[in-house]
Amino acid sequence: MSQADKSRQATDKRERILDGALKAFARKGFYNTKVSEIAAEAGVADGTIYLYFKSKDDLLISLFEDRMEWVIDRLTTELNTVAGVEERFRRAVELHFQLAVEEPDLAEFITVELRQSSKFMKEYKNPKFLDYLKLLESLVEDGQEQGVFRLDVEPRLLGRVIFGALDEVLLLLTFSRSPNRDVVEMTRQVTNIFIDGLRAR
Amino acid sequence: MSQADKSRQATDKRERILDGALKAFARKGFYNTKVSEIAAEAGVADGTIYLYFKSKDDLLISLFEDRMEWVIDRLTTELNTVAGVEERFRRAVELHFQLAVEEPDLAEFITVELRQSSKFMKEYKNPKFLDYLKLLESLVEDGQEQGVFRLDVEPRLLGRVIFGALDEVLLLLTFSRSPNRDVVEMTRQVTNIFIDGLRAR
DNA sequence: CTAGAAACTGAATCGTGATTCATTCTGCGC
DNA sequence: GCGCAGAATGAATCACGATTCAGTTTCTAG
Repeated sequence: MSQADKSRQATDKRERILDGALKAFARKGFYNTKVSEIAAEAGVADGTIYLYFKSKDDLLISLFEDRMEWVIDRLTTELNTVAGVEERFRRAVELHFQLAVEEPDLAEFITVELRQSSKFMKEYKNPKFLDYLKLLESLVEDGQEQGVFRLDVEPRLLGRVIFGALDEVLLLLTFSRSPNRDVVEMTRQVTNIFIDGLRAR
Repeated sequence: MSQADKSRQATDKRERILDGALKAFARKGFYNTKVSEIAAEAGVADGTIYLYFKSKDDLLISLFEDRMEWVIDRLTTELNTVAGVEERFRRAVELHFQLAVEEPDLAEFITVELRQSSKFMKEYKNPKFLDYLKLLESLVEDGQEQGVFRLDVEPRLLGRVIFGALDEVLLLLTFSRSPNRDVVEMTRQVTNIFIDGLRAR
Protein backbone atom coordinates (compact mmCIF):
# COMPACT_ATOMS: atom_id res chain seq x y z
CA MET A 1 0.00 0.00 0.00
CA SER A 2 1.40 3.37 -0.99
CA GLN A 3 1.89 6.22 1.37
CA ALA A 4 -0.85 8.13 -0.41
CA ASP A 5 -3.27 5.25 0.03
CA LYS A 6 -2.49 4.96 3.69
CA SER A 7 -2.99 8.58 4.41
CA ARG A 8 -6.16 8.65 2.34
CA GLN A 9 -7.44 5.68 4.25
CA ALA A 10 -6.58 7.22 7.60
CA THR A 11 -8.26 10.46 6.62
CA ASP A 12 -11.24 8.60 5.30
CA LYS A 13 -11.66 6.26 8.21
CA ARG A 14 -14.41 8.30 9.75
CA GLU A 15 -16.14 8.43 6.40
CA ARG A 16 -15.71 4.68 5.93
CA ILE A 17 -17.41 4.10 9.24
CA LEU A 18 -20.27 6.42 8.31
CA ASP A 19 -20.64 4.57 5.00
CA GLY A 20 -20.71 1.23 6.75
CA ALA A 21 -23.24 2.47 9.25
CA LEU A 22 -25.47 3.78 6.48
CA LYS A 23 -25.43 0.43 4.69
CA ALA A 24 -26.07 -1.49 7.87
CA PHE A 25 -28.81 0.81 9.16
CA ALA A 26 -30.53 0.76 5.78
CA ARG A 27 -30.50 -3.01 5.78
CA LYS A 28 -31.54 -3.78 9.33
CA GLY A 29 -32.42 -0.56 11.09
CA PHE A 30 -30.59 1.17 13.90
CA TYR A 31 -31.69 -1.04 16.76
CA ASN A 32 -31.12 -4.30 14.94
CA THR A 33 -27.65 -3.37 13.79
CA LYS A 34 -24.70 -4.46 15.91
CA VAL A 35 -21.73 -2.16 16.23
CA SER A 36 -19.58 -5.10 15.19
CA GLU A 37 -21.51 -5.32 11.93
CA ILE A 38 -20.82 -1.68 11.19
CA ALA A 39 -17.15 -2.29 11.94
CA ALA A 40 -17.06 -5.28 9.60
CA GLU A 41 -18.79 -3.30 6.86
CA ALA A 42 -16.29 -0.46 7.27
CA GLY A 43 -13.31 -2.80 7.49
CA VAL A 44 -12.15 -1.61 10.90
CA ALA A 45 -12.02 -3.15 14.36
CA ASP A 46 -14.97 -2.74 16.69
CA GLY A 47 -13.00 -0.51 19.02
CA THR A 48 -11.96 1.84 16.24
CA ILE A 49 -15.48 3.12 15.97
CA TYR A 50 -15.14 4.53 19.47
CA LEU A 51 -12.11 6.55 18.43
CA TYR A 52 -14.33 8.51 16.06
CA PHE A 53 -17.72 8.44 17.79
CA LYS A 54 -18.69 8.60 21.43
CA SER A 55 -21.35 5.92 21.15
CA LYS A 56 -23.68 4.15 18.78
CA ASP A 57 -26.21 6.95 19.33
CA ASP A 58 -23.58 9.54 18.50
CA LEU A 59 -22.77 7.65 15.32
CA LEU A 60 -26.42 7.75 14.29
CA ILE A 61 -26.68 11.47 14.92
CA SER A 62 -23.44 12.17 13.10
CA LEU A 63 -24.69 10.19 10.15
CA PHE A 64 -27.84 12.29 10.03
CA GLU A 65 -25.93 15.53 10.18
CA ASP A 66 -23.55 14.45 7.49
CA ARG A 67 -26.03 13.04 5.02
CA MET A 68 -28.77 15.59 5.51
CA GLU A 69 -26.23 18.29 4.91
CA TRP A 70 -25.29 16.59 1.69
CA VAL A 71 -28.94 16.36 0.65
CA ILE A 72 -29.54 20.01 1.47
CA ASP A 73 -26.45 21.21 -0.37
CA ARG A 74 -27.43 19.20 -3.39
CA LEU A 75 -30.91 20.65 -3.42
CA THR A 76 -29.69 24.19 -2.83
CA THR A 77 -27.16 23.93 -5.63
CA GLU A 78 -29.70 22.53 -8.06
CA LEU A 79 -32.31 25.14 -7.25
CA ASN A 80 -29.79 27.86 -8.00
CA THR A 81 -29.70 26.70 -11.60
CA VAL A 82 -33.45 26.88 -12.05
CA ALA A 83 -35.63 29.97 -12.41
CA GLY A 84 -39.34 30.32 -11.79
CA VAL A 85 -41.33 29.17 -8.81
CA GLU A 86 -43.08 26.31 -10.55
CA GLU A 87 -40.01 24.93 -12.19
CA ARG A 88 -38.06 25.17 -8.93
CA PHE A 89 -40.82 23.31 -7.16
CA ARG A 90 -40.82 20.62 -9.81
CA ARG A 91 -37.08 20.24 -9.49
CA ALA A 92 -37.28 19.89 -5.70
CA VAL A 93 -39.82 17.09 -6.03
CA GLU A 94 -37.74 15.37 -8.66
CA LEU A 95 -34.57 15.54 -6.61
CA HIS A 96 -36.33 14.12 -3.59
CA PHE A 97 -37.58 11.14 -5.57
CA GLN A 98 -34.28 10.83 -7.39
CA LEU A 99 -32.68 9.83 -4.12
CA ALA A 100 -34.27 6.41 -4.44
CA VAL A 101 -32.25 5.88 -7.63
CA GLU A 102 -29.01 7.67 -6.79
CA GLU A 103 -28.63 6.68 -3.17
CA PRO A 104 -31.05 3.92 -2.25
CA ASP A 105 -29.42 3.22 1.11
CA LEU A 106 -29.64 6.84 2.07
CA ALA A 107 -33.25 6.99 0.91
CA GLU A 108 -34.11 4.01 3.06
CA PHE A 109 -32.23 5.36 6.02
CA ILE A 110 -33.93 8.74 5.88
CA THR A 111 -37.44 7.47 5.29
CA VAL A 112 -37.29 4.84 8.00
CA GLU A 113 -35.03 6.20 10.75
CA LEU A 114 -35.68 9.93 10.70
CA ARG A 115 -38.74 10.01 12.93
CA GLN A 116 -37.41 7.57 15.47
CA SER A 117 -34.18 9.35 15.98
CA SER A 118 -35.56 12.82 16.26
CA LYS A 119 -37.99 11.62 18.86
CA PHE A 120 -35.94 9.27 20.99
CA MET A 121 -32.42 10.55 20.99
CA LYS A 122 -32.66 12.80 23.97
CA GLU A 123 -31.52 16.36 23.49
CA TYR A 124 -31.36 15.96 19.73
CA LYS A 125 -33.44 18.41 17.77
CA ASN A 126 -32.40 17.33 14.30
CA PRO A 127 -31.50 20.78 13.00
CA LYS A 128 -30.65 19.58 9.52
CA PHE A 129 -34.08 18.09 9.04
CA LEU A 130 -35.58 21.41 10.08
CA ASP A 131 -33.36 23.10 7.49
CA TYR A 132 -34.77 20.85 4.82
CA LEU A 133 -38.29 21.76 5.91
CA LYS A 134 -37.35 25.43 5.77
CA LEU A 135 -36.22 25.02 2.20
CA LEU A 136 -39.61 23.61 1.24
CA GLU A 137 -41.35 26.36 3.17
CA SER A 138 -39.40 29.02 1.36
CA LEU A 139 -40.48 27.59 -1.98
CA VAL A 140 -44.06 28.19 -0.90
CA GLU A 141 -43.28 31.66 0.44
CA ASP A 142 -41.54 32.68 -2.75
CA GLY A 143 -44.56 31.60 -4.73
CA GLN A 144 -46.82 33.62 -2.48
CA GLU A 145 -44.67 36.72 -2.69
CA GLN A 146 -44.67 36.52 -6.46
CA GLY A 147 -48.41 36.16 -6.56
CA VAL A 148 -48.24 32.71 -8.11
CA PHE A 149 -49.49 30.85 -5.02
CA ARG A 150 -52.61 31.47 -2.96
CA LEU A 151 -52.15 33.37 0.29
CA ASP A 152 -54.63 31.52 2.49
CA VAL A 153 -52.24 28.72 3.46
CA GLU A 154 -49.42 28.84 5.98
CA PRO A 155 -46.01 27.99 4.50
CA ARG A 156 -45.14 26.29 7.79
CA LEU A 157 -47.97 23.82 7.39
CA LEU A 158 -47.39 23.40 3.69
CA GLY A 159 -43.75 22.57 4.23
CA ARG A 160 -44.86 19.65 6.37
CA VAL A 161 -47.53 18.57 3.95
CA ILE A 162 -45.10 18.55 1.07
CA PHE A 163 -42.35 16.84 3.00
CA GLY A 164 -44.72 14.16 4.23
CA ALA A 165 -46.01 13.52 0.74
CA LEU A 166 -42.54 13.38 -0.81
CA ASP A 167 -41.17 11.20 1.91
CA GLU A 168 -43.96 8.66 1.70
CA VAL A 169 -43.54 8.39 -2.06
CA LEU A 170 -39.79 8.06 -1.61
CA LEU A 171 -40.50 5.15 0.73
CA LEU A 172 -42.66 3.57 -1.95
CA LEU A 173 -39.97 4.07 -4.60
CA THR A 174 -37.31 2.67 -2.32
CA PHE A 175 -39.17 -0.51 -1.59
CA SER A 176 -40.39 -1.16 -5.07
CA ARG A 177 -36.97 -0.36 -6.54
CA SER A 178 -38.72 1.45 -9.32
CA PRO A 179 -36.82 2.30 -12.48
CA ASN A 180 -35.80 5.82 -13.34
CA ARG A 181 -38.71 6.60 -15.64
CA ASP A 182 -41.21 6.00 -12.85
CA VAL A 183 -39.51 8.84 -11.06
CA VAL A 184 -40.19 11.17 -13.93
CA GLU A 185 -43.86 10.28 -14.17
CA MET A 186 -44.38 10.42 -10.43
CA THR A 187 -42.67 13.78 -10.31
CA ARG A 188 -45.07 15.04 -12.94
CA GLN A 189 -48.18 13.87 -11.13
CA VAL A 190 -47.17 15.02 -7.68
CA THR A 191 -45.93 18.38 -8.93
CA ASN A 192 -49.14 18.99 -10.85
CA ILE A 193 -51.32 18.26 -7.86
CA PHE A 194 -49.45 20.63 -5.60
CA ILE A 195 -48.93 23.40 -8.13
CA ASP A 196 -52.58 23.38 -9.12
CA GLY A 197 -53.66 23.14 -5.51
CA LEU A 198 -51.48 26.04 -4.56
CA ARG A 199 -52.09 28.32 -7.53
CA ALA A 200 -53.59 31.70 -6.82
CA ARG A 201 -57.01 31.97 -8.34
CA MET B 1 -63.96 -6.71 44.41
CA SER B 2 -67.25 -7.95 43.00
CA GLN B 3 -67.60 -11.02 40.87
CA ALA B 4 -68.51 -8.88 37.90
CA ASP B 5 -65.38 -6.78 38.32
CA LYS B 6 -63.19 -9.81 38.53
CA SER B 7 -64.57 -11.41 35.43
CA ARG B 8 -64.41 -8.10 33.61
CA GLN B 9 -60.79 -7.77 34.59
CA ALA B 10 -59.99 -11.27 33.44
CA THR B 11 -61.70 -10.70 30.12
CA ASP B 12 -60.01 -7.37 29.73
CA LYS B 13 -56.53 -8.45 30.65
CA ARG B 14 -55.40 -8.71 27.08
CA GLU B 15 -56.84 -5.28 26.42
CA ARG B 16 -55.17 -3.87 29.52
CA ILE B 17 -51.84 -5.14 28.27
CA LEU B 18 -52.43 -3.59 24.85
CA ASP B 19 -53.33 -0.30 26.53
CA GLY B 20 -50.21 -0.39 28.65
CA ALA B 21 -48.08 -1.19 25.64
CA LEU B 22 -49.58 1.69 23.69
CA LYS B 23 -48.81 4.15 26.47
CA ALA B 24 -45.31 2.84 26.93
CA PHE B 25 -44.48 2.69 23.21
CA ALA B 26 -45.85 6.19 22.69
CA ARG B 27 -43.66 7.50 25.49
CA LYS B 28 -40.37 5.75 24.77
CA GLY B 29 -40.68 3.85 21.53
CA PHE B 30 -40.72 0.11 20.98
CA TYR B 31 -37.04 -0.58 21.39
CA ASN B 32 -36.62 1.56 24.48
CA THR B 33 -39.59 0.06 26.26
CA LYS B 34 -38.99 -2.83 28.65
CA VAL B 35 -41.55 -5.60 28.84
CA SER B 36 -41.54 -5.06 32.59
CA GLU B 37 -42.63 -1.45 32.04
CA ILE B 38 -45.56 -2.57 29.96
CA ALA B 39 -46.48 -5.04 32.68
CA ALA B 40 -46.32 -2.33 35.33
CA GLU B 41 -48.42 -0.01 33.21
CA ALA B 42 -51.02 -2.74 32.70
CA GLY B 43 -50.94 -3.81 36.33
CA VAL B 44 -49.93 -7.41 35.62
CA ALA B 45 -46.85 -9.49 36.25
CA ASP B 46 -44.14 -9.66 33.61
CA GLY B 47 -44.87 -13.30 32.90
CA THR B 48 -48.55 -12.67 32.34
CA ILE B 49 -47.80 -10.87 29.12
CA TYR B 50 -46.50 -14.14 27.72
CA LEU B 51 -49.82 -15.84 28.40
CA TYR B 52 -51.42 -13.48 25.91
CA PHE B 53 -48.64 -12.77 23.44
CA LYS B 54 -45.86 -14.93 22.07
CA SER B 55 -43.20 -12.24 22.33
CA LYS B 56 -42.61 -8.52 22.50
CA ASP B 57 -42.66 -8.45 18.69
CA ASP B 58 -45.96 -10.26 18.65
CA LEU B 59 -47.35 -7.74 21.10
CA LEU B 60 -46.32 -4.90 18.81
CA ILE B 61 -47.95 -6.51 15.80
CA SER B 62 -51.12 -7.28 17.74
CA LEU B 63 -51.28 -3.69 18.86
CA PHE B 64 -51.07 -2.51 15.27
CA GLU B 65 -53.77 -4.85 14.11
CA ASP B 66 -56.06 -3.89 16.92
CA ARG B 67 -55.66 -0.13 16.75
CA MET B 68 -55.48 0.21 13.00
CA GLU B 69 -58.69 -1.77 12.76
CA TRP B 70 -60.26 0.67 15.19
CA VAL B 71 -59.04 3.63 13.13
CA ILE B 72 -60.33 2.10 9.91
CA ASP B 73 -63.73 1.24 11.37
CA ARG B 74 -64.05 4.74 12.73
CA LEU B 75 -63.23 6.28 9.36
CA THR B 76 -65.52 3.91 7.46
CA THR B 77 -68.41 4.60 9.79
CA GLU B 78 -67.95 8.33 9.57
CA LEU B 79 -67.69 8.36 5.81
CA ASN B 80 -70.99 6.51 5.58
CA THR B 81 -72.70 9.52 7.10
CA VAL B 82 -71.29 11.97 4.59
CA ALA B 83 -72.25 12.43 0.95
CA GLY B 84 -70.28 14.03 -1.85
CA VAL B 85 -66.69 13.36 -2.81
CA GLU B 86 -65.31 16.63 -1.57
CA GLU B 87 -67.05 16.54 1.75
CA ARG B 88 -66.02 12.93 2.30
CA PHE B 89 -62.45 13.87 1.55
CA ARG B 90 -62.62 16.74 3.98
CA ARG B 91 -64.00 14.47 6.65
CA ALA B 92 -61.23 11.92 6.14
CA VAL B 93 -58.59 14.60 6.59
CA GLU B 94 -60.31 15.94 9.68
CA LEU B 95 -60.59 12.52 11.28
CA HIS B 96 -56.94 11.81 10.66
CA PHE B 97 -55.90 15.03 12.36
CA GLN B 98 -58.50 14.56 15.07
CA LEU B 99 -56.56 11.56 16.30
CA ALA B 100 -54.01 13.92 17.83
CA VAL B 101 -56.75 15.26 20.08
CA GLU B 102 -58.81 12.15 20.75
CA GLU B 103 -56.05 9.60 21.10
CA PRO B 104 -52.68 11.28 21.39
CA ASP B 105 -50.86 8.12 22.42
CA LEU B 106 -52.24 6.28 19.43
CA ALA B 107 -51.34 9.17 17.16
CA GLU B 108 -47.78 9.14 18.41
CA PHE B 109 -47.54 5.39 18.15
CA ILE B 110 -48.77 5.31 14.56
CA THR B 111 -46.73 8.22 13.31
CA VAL B 112 -43.50 7.06 14.87
CA GLU B 113 -43.57 3.26 14.91
CA LEU B 114 -45.43 2.37 11.74
CA ARG B 115 -42.55 2.50 9.30
CA GLN B 116 -40.10 0.74 11.54
CA SER B 117 -42.35 -2.14 12.25
CA SER B 118 -43.52 -2.76 8.74
CA LYS B 119 -39.94 -2.86 7.60
CA PHE B 120 -38.19 -4.82 10.31
CA MET B 121 -40.65 -7.30 11.66
CA LYS B 122 -39.91 -10.12 9.32
CA GLU B 123 -42.82 -11.68 7.55
CA TYR B 124 -45.15 -8.87 8.60
CA LYS B 125 -46.84 -7.07 5.74
CA ASN B 126 -48.99 -4.75 7.83
CA PRO B 127 -52.27 -5.52 6.09
CA LYS B 128 -54.26 -3.03 8.14
CA PHE B 129 -52.06 -0.18 7.06
CA LEU B 130 -52.61 -1.22 3.46
CA ASP B 131 -56.35 -1.19 4.11
CA TYR B 132 -56.11 2.37 5.29
CA LEU B 133 -54.22 3.30 2.14
CA LYS B 134 -56.90 1.60 0.05
CA LEU B 135 -59.54 3.71 1.72
CA LEU B 136 -57.71 6.87 0.70
CA GLU B 137 -57.19 5.52 -2.80
CA SER B 138 -60.88 4.79 -3.17
CA LEU B 139 -61.72 8.38 -2.26
CA VAL B 140 -59.62 9.46 -5.23
CA GLU B 141 -61.14 6.82 -7.51
CA ASP B 142 -64.66 7.80 -6.57
CA GLY B 143 -63.87 11.39 -7.39
CA GLN B 144 -62.48 10.35 -10.75
CA GLU B 145 -65.47 8.18 -11.59
CA GLN B 146 -67.79 11.03 -10.80
CA GLY B 147 -65.85 13.40 -12.97
CA VAL B 148 -64.93 15.63 -10.05
CA PHE B 149 -61.24 14.74 -10.03
CA ARG B 150 -58.76 14.81 -12.86
CA LEU B 151 -57.94 11.50 -14.54
CA ASP B 152 -54.24 11.99 -15.18
CA VAL B 153 -53.12 10.82 -11.72
CA GLU B 154 -52.90 7.28 -10.40
CA PRO B 155 -55.04 6.69 -7.31
CA ARG B 156 -52.33 4.35 -6.03
CA LEU B 157 -49.79 7.13 -6.00
CA LEU B 158 -52.23 9.66 -4.68
CA GLY B 159 -53.17 7.44 -1.77
CA ARG B 160 -49.54 7.51 -0.72
CA VAL B 161 -49.19 11.22 -1.26
CA ILE B 162 -52.24 11.94 0.85
CA PHE B 163 -51.31 9.50 3.58
CA GLY B 164 -47.81 10.91 3.78
CA ALA B 165 -49.10 14.45 4.00
CA LEU B 166 -51.70 13.63 6.64
CA ASP B 167 -49.31 11.58 8.69
CA GLU B 168 -46.63 14.24 8.75
CA VAL B 169 -49.13 16.86 9.88
CA LEU B 170 -50.45 14.46 12.51
CA LEU B 171 -46.91 14.17 13.77
CA LEU B 172 -46.69 17.94 13.99
CA LEU B 173 -50.00 18.16 15.84
CA THR B 174 -48.98 15.42 18.22
CA PHE B 175 -45.76 17.07 19.19
CA SER B 176 -47.06 20.58 19.48
CA ARG B 177 -50.14 19.41 21.40
CA SER B 178 -52.17 21.84 19.38
CA PRO B 179 -55.64 22.75 20.54
CA ASN B 180 -58.73 21.59 18.77
CA ARG B 181 -59.30 24.71 16.69
CA ASP B 182 -55.92 24.30 15.00
CA VAL B 183 -57.21 21.00 13.73
CA VAL B 184 -60.13 22.71 12.06
CA GLU B 185 -57.99 25.32 10.35
CA MET B 186 -55.38 22.82 9.27
CA THR B 187 -58.09 20.57 7.90
CA ARG B 188 -59.39 23.47 5.84
CA GLN B 189 -56.01 24.35 4.37
CA VAL B 190 -54.93 20.82 3.59
CA THR B 191 -58.28 19.86 2.15
CA ASN B 192 -58.34 22.93 -0.09
CA ILE B 193 -54.92 22.23 -1.48
CA PHE B 194 -55.72 18.67 -2.40
CA ILE B 195 -59.22 19.27 -3.65
CA ASP B 196 -58.09 22.14 -5.86
CA GLY B 197 -55.06 20.18 -6.98
CA LEU B 198 -57.19 17.20 -7.87
CA ARG B 199 -60.16 18.96 -9.43
CA ALA B 200 -60.93 18.17 -13.04
CA ARG B 201 -60.41 21.21 -15.19
C1' DC C 1 17.78 3.88 13.05
C1' DT C 2 15.15 4.64 17.30
C1' DA C 3 12.08 6.21 20.85
C1' DG C 4 7.90 8.03 21.91
C1' DA C 5 3.33 9.16 20.38
C1' DA C 6 -0.68 8.09 18.09
C1' DA C 7 -3.73 4.98 15.97
C1' DC C 8 -5.64 0.70 15.95
C1' DT C 9 -7.14 -3.93 17.46
C1' DG C 10 -10.33 -7.44 19.23
C1' DA C 11 -11.08 -10.35 23.24
C1' DA C 12 -13.05 -9.75 27.76
C1' DT C 13 -16.25 -7.27 30.58
C1' DC C 14 -20.50 -6.15 32.35
C1' DG C 15 -25.05 -4.42 32.39
C1' DT C 16 -29.26 -5.33 30.53
C1' DG C 17 -33.73 -7.12 29.70
C1' DA C 18 -36.63 -10.76 27.17
C1' DT C 19 -38.18 -14.98 28.37
C1' DT C 20 -38.95 -19.05 31.37
C1' DC C 21 -40.91 -21.86 34.87
C1' DA C 22 -41.39 -23.47 39.71
C1' DT C 23 -44.51 -21.86 42.73
C1' DT C 24 -48.75 -19.64 44.30
C1' DC C 25 -53.36 -18.16 43.78
C1' DT C 26 -58.30 -18.39 42.26
C1' DG C 27 -62.57 -20.19 41.03
C1' DC C 28 -65.49 -24.03 40.69
C1' DG C 29 -67.66 -28.54 40.87
C1' DC C 30 -68.37 -32.11 44.05
C1' DG D 1 -64.68 -27.99 52.95
C1' DC D 2 -61.66 -30.35 49.23
C1' DG D 3 -58.98 -30.71 45.43
C1' DC D 4 -58.17 -29.86 40.77
C1' DA D 5 -57.43 -26.86 36.45
C1' DG D 6 -56.30 -22.92 34.73
C1' DA D 7 -54.41 -18.34 35.49
C1' DA D 8 -51.07 -15.48 37.32
C1' DT D 9 -46.73 -14.36 39.49
C1' DG D 10 -41.94 -12.60 39.63
C1' DA D 11 -37.30 -14.12 40.64
C1' DA D 12 -33.75 -16.46 38.11
C1' DT D 13 -31.75 -17.48 33.77
C1' DC D 14 -29.14 -16.67 29.92
C1' DA D 15 -27.98 -14.71 25.59
C1' DC D 16 -26.64 -10.78 23.76
C1' DG D 17 -24.06 -6.80 22.33
C1' DA D 18 -22.18 -1.99 23.52
C1' DT D 19 -18.19 -0.50 25.38
C1' DT D 20 -13.49 -0.81 27.31
C1' DC D 21 -8.63 -1.27 27.48
C1' DA D 22 -4.20 -3.86 27.61
C1' DG D 23 -1.54 -4.98 24.07
C1' DT D 24 0.16 -4.29 19.21
C1' DT D 25 1.21 -1.81 15.11
C1' DT D 26 2.15 2.34 12.60
C1' DC D 27 3.74 6.91 12.24
C1' DT D 28 6.89 10.85 13.14
C1' DA D 29 10.71 13.51 14.39
C1' DG D 30 15.30 13.73 15.61
